Amino acid sequence: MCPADSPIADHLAVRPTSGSTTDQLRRNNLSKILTLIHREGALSRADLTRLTSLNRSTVGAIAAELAALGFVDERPPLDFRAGRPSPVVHPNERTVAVAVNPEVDAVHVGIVALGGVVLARSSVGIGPEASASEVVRIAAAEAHALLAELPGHRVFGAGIAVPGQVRIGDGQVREASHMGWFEEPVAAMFEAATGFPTFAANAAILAMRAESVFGAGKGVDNFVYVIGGASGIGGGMVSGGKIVTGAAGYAGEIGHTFVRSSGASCFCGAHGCLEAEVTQARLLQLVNLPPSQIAELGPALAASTEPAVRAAVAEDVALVAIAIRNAVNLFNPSVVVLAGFLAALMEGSGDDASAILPAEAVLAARESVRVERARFGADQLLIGAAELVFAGVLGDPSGYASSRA
Amino acid sequence: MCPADSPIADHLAVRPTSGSTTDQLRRNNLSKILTLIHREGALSRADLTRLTSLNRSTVGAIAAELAALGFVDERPPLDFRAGRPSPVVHPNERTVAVAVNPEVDAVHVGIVALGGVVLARSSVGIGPEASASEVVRIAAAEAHALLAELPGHRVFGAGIAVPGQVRIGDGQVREASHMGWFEEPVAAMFEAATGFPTFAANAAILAMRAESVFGAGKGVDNFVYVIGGASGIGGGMVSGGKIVTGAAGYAGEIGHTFVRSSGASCFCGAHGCLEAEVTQARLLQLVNLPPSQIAELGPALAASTEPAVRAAVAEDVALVAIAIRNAVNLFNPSVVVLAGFLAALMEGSGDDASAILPAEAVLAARESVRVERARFGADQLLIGAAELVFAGVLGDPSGYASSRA
DNA sequence: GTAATATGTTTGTCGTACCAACAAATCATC
DNA sequence: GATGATTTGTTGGTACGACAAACATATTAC
Repeated sequence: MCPADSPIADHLAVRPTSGSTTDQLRRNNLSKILTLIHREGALSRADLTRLTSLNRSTVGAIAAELAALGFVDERPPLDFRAGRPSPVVHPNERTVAVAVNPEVDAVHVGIVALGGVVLARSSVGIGPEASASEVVRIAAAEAHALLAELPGHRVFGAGIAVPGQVRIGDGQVREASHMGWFEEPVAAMFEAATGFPTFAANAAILAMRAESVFGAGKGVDNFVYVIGGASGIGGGMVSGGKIVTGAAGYAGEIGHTFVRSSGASCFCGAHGCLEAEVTQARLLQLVNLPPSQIAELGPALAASTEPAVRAAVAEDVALVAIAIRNAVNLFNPSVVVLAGFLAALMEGSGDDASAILPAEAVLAARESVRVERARFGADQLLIGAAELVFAGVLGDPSGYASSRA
Repeated sequence: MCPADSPIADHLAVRPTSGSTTDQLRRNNLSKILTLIHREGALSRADLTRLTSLNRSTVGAIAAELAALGFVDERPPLDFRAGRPSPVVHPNERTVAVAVNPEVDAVHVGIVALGGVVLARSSVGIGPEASASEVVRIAAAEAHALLAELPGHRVFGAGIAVPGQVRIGDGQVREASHMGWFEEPVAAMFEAATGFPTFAANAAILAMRAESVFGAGKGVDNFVYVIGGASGIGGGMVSGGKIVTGAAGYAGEIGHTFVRSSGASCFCGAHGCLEAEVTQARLLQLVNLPPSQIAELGPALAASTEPAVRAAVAEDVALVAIAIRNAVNLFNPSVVVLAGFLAALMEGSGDDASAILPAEAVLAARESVRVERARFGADQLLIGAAELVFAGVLGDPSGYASSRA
């Protein structure tokens, strides 16, 4: 019993995960069905009935409501079979989110529709020391330019993929050293510039998100993702079907896993971090490729027979294997996906890296894990950033306010 | 659209996390309220109304149903204040689970009531090479003996905390090297011996569970737990309020984190594992304590001024710090709890170990993490094991069949 | 004692999903 | 082409859960 006037601890309050009132029940079912459509693409009403095990009539009513809300379009089926044809429910392509991804040399902006389709994209080069407010201004202008080409599309918000640590909740960039940003309220700035509700998160986690919803991690409930880029190594995890964000959104820093005693000192202040030991720049240099030809890294490493290259690749693989071993021991994932230059490293290792990488994990966890390369290419960050926006829409379709482009 | 006859992938099927039908809605609310009572202890109906933000009448109806099902008892309040007195809803103490914890030298058995109260416990010594079936037989006999003293109690199942890797789902012990067990279907064996629905899990994860539900991790949504024992170092995590089990239940093996290049070789096959570098036996030896006096380890380490002891403690703390750094970087927890001999090590370190341990994590994750000692002592495993059973009861109170002791 | 307050209880209403019966649109067969 | 089988959308009725409002009740404060 708490005294009547004592504030009741927040953590005690039951989260509204599941509907308690009948009205939340409906919201839940709207959410379920729209989420299925978003992730799986077009599904017939009959499919939805099977997948949700809701009643035919309920699915019909919900599909009608979603169509009325403008989130889906019902169209006659293209392929027929026995029985009355079931209308196919398509994600509405005019339901869009703005996705922004600032990088060291350019800002990438995209318009992503429900279903994860990138409708438009563009990149604007920026100087090496561009301020956050400058980048926000450029991105906002670019977003408006792209949206001007897409009349009648409803923008539900914006998502920003930041190469650095971002506080969940308010989208404050705590630190993005490669951008030279510290404590920049980037989400709030973009929201002020555009009026779109804006969310921001770490780029690696968003890349993971794209891969988890639409790519190699689709349908995988326990999933570890590691991505290597010019600015270091990041990652993200899914546990029990839920994205691991951590208390404030900083989870997934697998690049700072300890992998070598008396290793190099890392800018984070520690020693022996994976990303201080294994870098994209060194691998590129090894095969004499400029940064722009990053796509060639995998084949080049694989093709090289120089002993120095082979030894360096083997050493890097061993270091990455330590980080993977730790992650597999800690998470027991069923799939580990490598992206970016780590995927290239995997390709460049002559041996079967997918077997080597988890080889030192404990037996039980290792025997059922699959190590794969990422399926997504360039659009992963835009799609992941848009997911930040769609998560809100999918979670409560009927209650979501919209702004029209 | 999937062809009508094609099997629809399991992972597509929407999980029944939230009620879709009105009847699941009621189950959800029953579950919510019973879970609150279980975790927080007795709460008045008025408190429940505030905590769940359900309607007064609804809470009354649900409390009445739970009372009718025998899961709670409503009693008049002991302390009064203005207004009509609100009945206090207590967890029913005759709703119990059997908890079993086999260790190298003894089997511990307990009877745990709803609310996490250990009503009875006992330990039976076993030989060094006791087989799984032998241990199960002893535990089953002991459970029946304990239950005979508790007439009228309803047993809802049994939970087994195994010092080793246990497959979630069927409770198969994959490997418990210190017990000498490999591929033993311990849960199934105990279920066959007693008739109680039986679940098994890794002991460290269950210790974490107890600490998470009732101890230092109560109400913490992002939580890392590390426990050191005679047989090594284990752990468990909570992410976003959910226990991290991994794909098959093997998550949490933080004892096999890489902490030293060219370190000792571990029985797991890898090198440089934390639990191969930092052991309870060595610390005990350092201060000349027999294993039985493990409770004295912390004070003894703290009291010792011998340089060798101080150096060894500092070295061990540094190694543990590496594992904690990795975990904090990966999870961004708000609390890290150390238990067992690691808590003693923390106590024995003269310096402020709670500051040293996460010191090398990345700034954003480190600044908001709290490192604490475990609050629970001996009963943690029994309580954690019982949680395996109560999880089912709490999840669906009305639908749960019971067997009477 | 009386008022104020907080909370349990009762009754009626509303919303949601289900079920069953019917209608519609296709395929398979002749 | 007609007919039957099959599958699925549609409609109307029902059940049930939660809510709101009015009322009842038990305490504190004065």
